[in-house]
Amino acid sequence: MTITTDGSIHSKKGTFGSRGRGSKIGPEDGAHLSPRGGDRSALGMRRRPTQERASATVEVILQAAAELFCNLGYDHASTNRIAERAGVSIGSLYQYFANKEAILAALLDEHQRAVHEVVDEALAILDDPEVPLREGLELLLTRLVDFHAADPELTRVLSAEVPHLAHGEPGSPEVGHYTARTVEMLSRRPDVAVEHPEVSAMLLVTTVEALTRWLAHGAPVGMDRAEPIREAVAMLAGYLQAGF
Amino acid sequence: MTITTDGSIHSKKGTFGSRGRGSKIGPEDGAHLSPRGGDRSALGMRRRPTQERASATVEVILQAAAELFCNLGYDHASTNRIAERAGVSIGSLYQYFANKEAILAALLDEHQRAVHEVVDEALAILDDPEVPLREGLELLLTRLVDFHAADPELTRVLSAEVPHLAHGEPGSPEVGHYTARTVEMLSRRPDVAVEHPEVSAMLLVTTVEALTRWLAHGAPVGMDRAEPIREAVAMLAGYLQAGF
Amino acid sequence: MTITTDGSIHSKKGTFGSRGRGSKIGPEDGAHLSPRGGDRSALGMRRRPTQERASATVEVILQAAAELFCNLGYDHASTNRIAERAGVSIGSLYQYFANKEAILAALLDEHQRAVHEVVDEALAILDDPEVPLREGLELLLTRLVDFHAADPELTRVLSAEVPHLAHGEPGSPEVGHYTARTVEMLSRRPDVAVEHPEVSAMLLVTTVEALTRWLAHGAPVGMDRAEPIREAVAMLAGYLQAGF
Amino acid sequence: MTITTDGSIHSKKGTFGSRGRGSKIGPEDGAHLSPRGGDRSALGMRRRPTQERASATVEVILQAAAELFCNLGYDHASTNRIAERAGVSIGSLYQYFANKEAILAALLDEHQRAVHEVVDEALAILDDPEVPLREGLELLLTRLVDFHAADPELTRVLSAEVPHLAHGEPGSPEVGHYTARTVEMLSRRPDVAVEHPEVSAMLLVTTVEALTRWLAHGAPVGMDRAEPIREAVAMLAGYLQAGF
DNA sequence: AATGAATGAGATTTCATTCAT
DNA sequence: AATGAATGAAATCTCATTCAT
Repeated sequence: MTITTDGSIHSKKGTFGSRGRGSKIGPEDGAHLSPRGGDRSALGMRRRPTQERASATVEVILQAAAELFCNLGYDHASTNRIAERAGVSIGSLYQYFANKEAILAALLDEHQRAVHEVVDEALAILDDPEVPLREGLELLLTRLVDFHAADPELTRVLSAEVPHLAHGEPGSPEVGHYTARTVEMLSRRPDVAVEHPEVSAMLLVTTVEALTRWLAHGAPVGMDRAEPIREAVAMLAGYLQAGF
Repeated sequence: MTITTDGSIHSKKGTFGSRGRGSKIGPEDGAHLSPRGGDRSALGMRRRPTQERASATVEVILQAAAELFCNLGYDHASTNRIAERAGVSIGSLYQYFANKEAILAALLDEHQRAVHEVVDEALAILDDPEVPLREGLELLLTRLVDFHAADPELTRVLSAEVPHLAHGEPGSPEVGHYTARTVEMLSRRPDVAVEHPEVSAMLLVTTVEALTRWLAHGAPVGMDRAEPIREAVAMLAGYLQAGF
Repeated sequence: MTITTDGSIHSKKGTFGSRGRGSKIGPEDGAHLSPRGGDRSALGMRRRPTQERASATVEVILQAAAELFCNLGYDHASTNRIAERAGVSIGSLYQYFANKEAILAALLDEHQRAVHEVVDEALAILDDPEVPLREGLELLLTRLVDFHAADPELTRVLSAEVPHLAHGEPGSPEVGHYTARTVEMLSRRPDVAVEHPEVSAMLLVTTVEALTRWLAHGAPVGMDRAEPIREAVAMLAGYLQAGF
Repeated sequence: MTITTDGSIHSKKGTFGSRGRGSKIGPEDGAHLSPRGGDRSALGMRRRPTQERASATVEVILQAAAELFCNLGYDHASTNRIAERAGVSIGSLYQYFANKEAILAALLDEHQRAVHEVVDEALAILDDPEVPLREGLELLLTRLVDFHAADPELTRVLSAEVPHLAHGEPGSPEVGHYTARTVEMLSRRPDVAVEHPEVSAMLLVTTVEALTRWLAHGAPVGMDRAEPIREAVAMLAGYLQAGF
């Protein structure tokens, strides 16, 4: 495993890219290893698409929904419009999704899976004490920012527009997982000295999340992201290693 | 001016408290120096209430709207329900607010004014180099958390439910103001050494905001907030004073 | 009594002019001989304005209503807006007019009175066999067109926007009166030979009304009205005198 | 092509009759050559009805709207009532018409098409110098009156209730077309001598329109229409042929 | 006489969802 | 599997009118 500062990393997983909102879906998209292969049934999906054709329909609906959620917001994107833009009938849409929220849930699920992957990968790297803390943190931040920046609008919609499906919200299972994993990571590193690992982990998770959001969506256009990432890393690493 | 660690501070301004969502309006509410005295005219408000009765109507509508926005979310809180809960006719509601968004805007405006006040006060304290940085930061965090915690649901709604009225969003004038003010504050303190004041200020603002949100809304119930605040202060102060 | 071809005529009645839509109401307006002095009580007016002040209020309301009816149409001119533009409270408006329609009725009444005057005057002239038929008809048309052209929008609103208060409509008492009067006039003129005076009178009234409307409102802008009036007169006079 | 004085004429077009306001839609209605086949898309119609069912819905909505516009006037005929009377849901109504005005526009369009047809046909006949002028004019008036009389209320509503969709108004494209066509017709007839064809044409169009309205709607009930039509023809023909 | 806050029925329009074809 | 016409509850907002002050 080789780390490079620009955030690229060689692993067997392949690279996760944006879904290219607005572009046509390539034929290979989602063909293999797609995070979309999961158990959608639990989310309100009605019929597991088994045939090729149906799968394409689901794909095309999600694509259309993502675009409209971004452009109009969740509430103003009507199911009829989604179906229309997807080029399928409203009847077909409701054959695959029990209701409008199920569409959002599917998108959210996919998104979270992807974030999960990015974070877990970075945490795995940070688990290794031989990887310098700063390097690992920088990698984490860089990759997260890159991920979010690839489709900033969707990210924003998913994380802000629909808080009642709480997800990245503090207190959510997501964050619980991340915090636990971070506690574990911290405990593995001899170069980290914190008094209250739980608290520090939460602090870390929260801060990283906020910085990511800011860097991906809010930072002044044209601003170089390397600088603030370096500063953030300095702050976080300084804190975690303060005991030394 | 005396500072105490629990966040109380003696000033001439009086203390800003939550609007007591769900509780009756206290008699002293709005009696003097109400933050609601501002120029509402620009927000989509229709008629400036001249009679006392009208003022009370506006008040009661905002009260009801706040509650419903919290309980049902902005979109599901219909203007009819707001009027009903406020105990006024829908016609009265529309005599004072041009549309539903105007109600939200009024609440938001009021909220931002209050946050502004809290932050500016804390920054004023931090301007004073004789106030230890940690103490000032702790004060800032404590007061912000307290403020948000006083009405956590409303805060959440106002900051998350309606992103299209962007406000606390990075890049908003709000954040711009806070960042500029923070840069100024940092420059006044000889005990602070940062290479890129602009970047550090943004980092500070973003982090403080995220921590506040987390501590106010997300932190595990029953968790003591003092601990994480101390840790956060340690992180921030350590970063700002790293040069020493 | 002297007739001049340009339509002016010397009588004791004074000249009726437009109400000067858009201009301030002069103090002498409506002071004496105003057609507005009539029995408004029958029209839905609530209180006969006896005091100076009240009269001015009625005047100002009618003025505002006329403007708004013209600009927005009857339906879109709300009573509140009328009151606002009139500079009186909505309460005052309802003290003088029982409802919105009463305002329209008052305007209509005034308008009809004025038209009546113009027509009756012209018919009186036509009664005189020594006045050449063509001259009399030309006078009638010219004066009617001038009258309508003085406030074309109001005329249009009053005659078209609210047909349910039928007025100039065929079959209305107005038209009945005009027809009867025309029959009488025709019978007095030895130079007129028609087989069915009733029918011819109706034909005359209808045609004159239509031509007036067309010349006042519809004729191409900048078009000289003298030409079509001459042609119309030729048509009408030719018809009435066909027997000779 | 044979003309008969009662206004009937044998052509391939078939006879256009009223839509039988108030009566059920006959089975042959819309079956062939319906004037409703036109390009409705431009009028504010939302969805072009593709299925047969949809076409019937549109038809039934227009039917209901026509009745209500007649009975209550445009403004008092609410879309809900229209839908109700049509026996369809309000949702269906809005699937085919973007708003209430679009319904009116569709009716108006249909009406104008029909009038157009009647007028153009009569003008075509008048183009033929061998057809006596009086006969042609009588045909024109008779057919127009019959057409309007078949559905007098709708005619009135369409032409008077909604002047802002100006149509028969002088200056409208309609009238422009008719005038131009009349000028052409006059020029083709050697038995017509007018000095200013444009002016005379306008006079003719205006007068015919007014007479039609009067005869169709205003004439005393039970009055024989033949008499006034003859008189009108005498007036018009006398005017146009005055030179001879 | 005048005010203007309050009223609430009712208008237009949207949109998630169903179901017959 | 797919279609799309139909549904109707519900939302936003207007405005003629009343009545306490």
